[in-house]
Amino acid sequence: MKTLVIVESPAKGKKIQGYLGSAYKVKASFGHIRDLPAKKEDIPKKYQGEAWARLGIDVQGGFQPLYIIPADKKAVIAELKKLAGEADEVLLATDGDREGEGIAWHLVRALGLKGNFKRMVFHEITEDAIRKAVQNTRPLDYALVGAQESRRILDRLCGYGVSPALWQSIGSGLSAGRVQSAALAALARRERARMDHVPADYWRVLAQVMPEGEGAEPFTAVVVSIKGQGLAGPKDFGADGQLKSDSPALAITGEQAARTVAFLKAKGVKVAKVETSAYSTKPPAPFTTSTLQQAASRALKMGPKRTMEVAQRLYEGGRITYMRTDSPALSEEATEAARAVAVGLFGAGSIPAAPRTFAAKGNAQEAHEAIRPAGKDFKAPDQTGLAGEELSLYRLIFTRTVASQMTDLQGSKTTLHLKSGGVGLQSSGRVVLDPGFTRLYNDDTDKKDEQQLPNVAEGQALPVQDARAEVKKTPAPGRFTEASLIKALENAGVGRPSTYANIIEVLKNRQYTALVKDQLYVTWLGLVVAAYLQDQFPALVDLAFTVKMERDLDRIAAGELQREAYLTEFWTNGLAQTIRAARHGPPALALNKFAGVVVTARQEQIVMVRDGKAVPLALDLVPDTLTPEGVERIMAGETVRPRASRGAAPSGQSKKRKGTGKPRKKAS
DNA sequence: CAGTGAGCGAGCTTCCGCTTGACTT
Repeated sequence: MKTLVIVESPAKGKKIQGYLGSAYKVKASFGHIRDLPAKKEDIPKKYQGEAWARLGIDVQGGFQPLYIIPADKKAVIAELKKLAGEADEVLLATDGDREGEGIAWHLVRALGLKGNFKRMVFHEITEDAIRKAVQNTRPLDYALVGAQESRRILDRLCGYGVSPALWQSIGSGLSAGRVQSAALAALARRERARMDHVPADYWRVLAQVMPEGEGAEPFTAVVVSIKGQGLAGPKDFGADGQLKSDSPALAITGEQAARTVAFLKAKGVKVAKVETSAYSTKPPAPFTTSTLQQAASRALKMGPKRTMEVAQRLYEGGRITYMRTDSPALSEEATEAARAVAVGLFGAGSIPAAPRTFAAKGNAQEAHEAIRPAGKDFKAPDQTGLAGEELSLYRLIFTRTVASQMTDLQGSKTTLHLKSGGVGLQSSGRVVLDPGFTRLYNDDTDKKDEQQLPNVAEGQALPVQDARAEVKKTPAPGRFTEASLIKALENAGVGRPSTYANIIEVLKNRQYTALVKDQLYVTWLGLVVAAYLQDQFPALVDLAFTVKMERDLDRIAAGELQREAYLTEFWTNGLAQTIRAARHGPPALALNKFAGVVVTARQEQIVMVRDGKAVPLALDLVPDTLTPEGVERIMAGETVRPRASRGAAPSGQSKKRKGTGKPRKKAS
């Protein structure tokens, strides 16, 4: 009789089957196989009358969860059950993280396994790692399973607990949750800051300085101080457009700037000091899911959702390793393969003597290695036969992986300090001496400081060929792109590799956010929801909420904290009471730039209110583009939309929101 | 008297995380 090995992904199963041979049968669970009921129709008849049925958790009965097998998993379970019955032993080879342990336990229960099972764990899919894992099985870790269940229960209590407060206060079908609400709050804070931003004018004075010598080229220097006082730049102004009261900087007028220009042209400059220092840049680590999404967004203009679809195809085609991972670590065979490619392309000097190793961040679960070309010999991109987006993404992964094992970039950075009477100027430049890994991979979009500076001596006087003053406006805080939001969430430990792309889709489906070009803006609805949650559930929208949850779950996994005690503290003594005490009614969003104007919700619509008159607002009107004239037109009943609106922006409001956007199931 | 339509009321919505196809837009 055979040994049945159960993994999560069928592509992974196929590979492992090849390593283990015919004495083993490797099958996939396709992820989680049991879950709390999502909708009323999923609740078994015998529980439908229970008061806790909607939550799917019997809170009074010790937070007992009600698990069902979702319809699309019934066939999988039936097959696994049959195979398990024929096998002598079952190896639960789901991922080596908290969710994987949970899936393993659910498999034990759903398949009715009785003692003839063991847990098999590996962190890379190489023949060596798999053979060792089969030899070194362990029992199921029930404390870790308890941590996974606690995570699942907490998320259900947050989501299904708080969402109804939104239905009653703002509109039906709206949603809140530990992850999506933290993400929405981060977006909304930025949007509010942009709406409140008052730009300030500041002057910059630039000089074209001519060095001595034949064929010398002028270089640019910028005025940084006058009479020892630094000139004010964007950082010195507050959101109100005024110079910050504690700023020591000098904000010059246009007149002063013009005088400085004339002064520099007449007097020239003197070299006060030359500073030169060596610098080096290390290659970035191999890709994790989050960094892949960021790089694909920058380099290929590919959104996170698309990136994951293409990566999935590369993975299924055996081109790359698993694409949902939080670890940048390379296996030994991958490290060797990367170094071999670098040597083949650029010679033995292109790699450091010792291989580089990369460690994951503290909160990572490291069930997989980094995203890299598959196998122990990396195929060059043009040898793969791939085309289009698949080729582009593969090339990105290939070059990043190989570059991670190459030498540092070495360069020299020079800063010239110039003086002209009381006027201080600076010019800086960088020179690359050895490009190192950047010969293969370069994602440094920072192009400033790249001018090459001439050799000048301290004390030398140089003529100013030309000088000019320019007035600039302090920029509003930048919006998030999809990739930068994911980066921010990952840094805060919110969300997982399998959900990053999905978080944004949820916020879009709820019409909380939408794209303008490649930037996420928050709709009026999103702002009202965020304001309500901030008022009534500040703990939920705090980015630190998940950090604390993770700490508590770790204690549960370590056996230091009991699941029921934790959930009682969190829910019974905490969130459940907050929900009961929450105000039911929408918040009134005051617009700082428009006195007397308030945005709020009435009868399932977002409205603008002034002097008691309420007018519906179009959701594709980008909040920070609102002008005083726009307010007048809206109040007069005109539909105000951005002129160039097209594509992804949600159009207007519909009284019935479509929920997830999926068609409702027809009654059979 | 049968068919239509306005108006009303009841019931439902919702989470996060792990996986792929099978479905429409």
